[in-house]
Amino acid sequence: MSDGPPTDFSPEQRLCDEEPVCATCPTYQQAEWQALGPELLRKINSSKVYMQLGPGKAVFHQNSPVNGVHCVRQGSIAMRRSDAHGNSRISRLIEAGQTLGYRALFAGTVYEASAETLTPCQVCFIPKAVVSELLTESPELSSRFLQRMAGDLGDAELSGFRTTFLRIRTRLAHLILAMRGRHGTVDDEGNIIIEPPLSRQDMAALIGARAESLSRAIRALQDDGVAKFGRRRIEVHDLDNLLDEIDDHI
Amino acid sequence: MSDGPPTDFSPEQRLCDEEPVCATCPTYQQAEWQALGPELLRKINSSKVYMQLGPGKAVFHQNSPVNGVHCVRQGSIAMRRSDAHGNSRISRLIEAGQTLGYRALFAGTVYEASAETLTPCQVCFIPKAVVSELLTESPELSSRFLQRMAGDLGDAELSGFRTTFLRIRTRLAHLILAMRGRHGTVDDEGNIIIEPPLSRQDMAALIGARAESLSRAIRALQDDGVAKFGRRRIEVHDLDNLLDEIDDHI
DNA sequence: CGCCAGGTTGATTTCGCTCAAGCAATGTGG
DNA sequence: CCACATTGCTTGAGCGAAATCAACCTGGCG
Repeated sequence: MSDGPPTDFSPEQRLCDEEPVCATCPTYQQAEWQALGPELLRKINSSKVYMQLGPGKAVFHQNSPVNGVHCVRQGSIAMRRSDAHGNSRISRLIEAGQTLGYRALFAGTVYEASAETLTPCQVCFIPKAVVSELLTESPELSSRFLQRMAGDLGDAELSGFRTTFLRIRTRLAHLILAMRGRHGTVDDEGNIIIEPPLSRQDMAALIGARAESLSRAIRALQDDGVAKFGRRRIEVHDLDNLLDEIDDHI
Repeated sequence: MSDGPPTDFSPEQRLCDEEPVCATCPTYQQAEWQALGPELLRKINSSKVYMQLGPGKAVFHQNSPVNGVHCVRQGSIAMRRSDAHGNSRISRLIEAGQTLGYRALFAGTVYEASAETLTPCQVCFIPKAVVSELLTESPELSSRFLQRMAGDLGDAELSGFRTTFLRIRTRLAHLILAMRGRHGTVDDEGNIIIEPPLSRQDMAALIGARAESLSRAIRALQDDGVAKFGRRRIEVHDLDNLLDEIDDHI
């Protein structure tokens, strides 16, 4: 599962070489697990397995059995579903503070997608038995996961709707807007700067398009002055132009 | 919400003119609610609102606020998401024994899709407050809903994957196979007979296609001897032919 | 330096949408 | 019971968006 020791961490990311403690996790505020009081949190803390992964590594593989969930302390992760023909689609991005793998755990199936790190990541594994135990002991935790999955389900259905009715150019505009939240900043001149953790290939897989088609959509948006695209950088000078792309397209 | 008194029930469907009792509900075995013991079930029973709806009626509307969930005692229901351009997509079918509306309830949003009856339906409404109360009292019920939503989320993502990579003809083959479960029988000669509760329009909306495109796909399958299509009837003589359509297309 | 993966661009084809017409089934009022 | 409207389904012609196939860049990296 972990493909050897992690190698490519920058100095600042190397801060946490030792086993971290859940209670001091920088993402504790956002995670589902904040529902737990200090004593239940200690159960996680003592049973978790901490790992650091370089970019492009698998956290788990599609079709393999589920032994627990993973909690992201740092980095970005993509959930990718593939078929026998080499088609692959990224169903969602997972960011620091989020938990992954719970869908398969709750459904009692194998993983239906693989999770792969896009950036260097710090991840904790929490064994299935501990999760089950905590769920029975804390109705609040169940409630959080119900809420979380309800959100995911909404996202998934919305995404399906969009791939059916919107063209690639518009879906790309939606993606840029969505990435603004986690990966966007504003520079001195008021431009929106987004630094996606994704390659072109992966961006394409995320909106359900071929890389060539995405390339053309990017060019089209650029020619129309909606955004400027660098290797892993998107600049939006006027948000209104981007919103016009989306128009009334939900 | 309920558009007047129900009118078009056949004699057998009319069996339950009076308020039914949860404990004797024919679908009690399948529902999430079977997690509840008799005493908690009584809470639902005393607070529920029973309704009969003719076909084509709305159980709830997209964008309207959520006051509880609905439990289907009889009939088939479609969850439809629409946008301002008149595009609409059916995200899933709900059958007797299933609960609907919980996604919006758990997410704390308005309904993101409307629910409309495809056949005459018997539905019970369960108020939000009762659901919340039961969830905190019964970890088992939470667990069932976690399981249920995990399944739905898997379905939604699979469906998204298929609309991206499979052509309409193949998606239709998948739909036929899926409808076999609830709506299929086998006749004396061993043919599979499926009686979908859907119009052509709705079948199209379910696989994410225009009615015209579906019509052509149907003709293609028929010309190739995969299935015979009547108004609301599908005959499959040799299941292998249908499976060949799907081939290794997940 | 040459190699290689990732990205772009161009030419072509395919699939499904749009628009428009025709047709079949059902319902309605005279 | 029939003329007629209505609605849903099918078919055809044309078009547009995106996939496919192929060539060519580009930037790291050994």
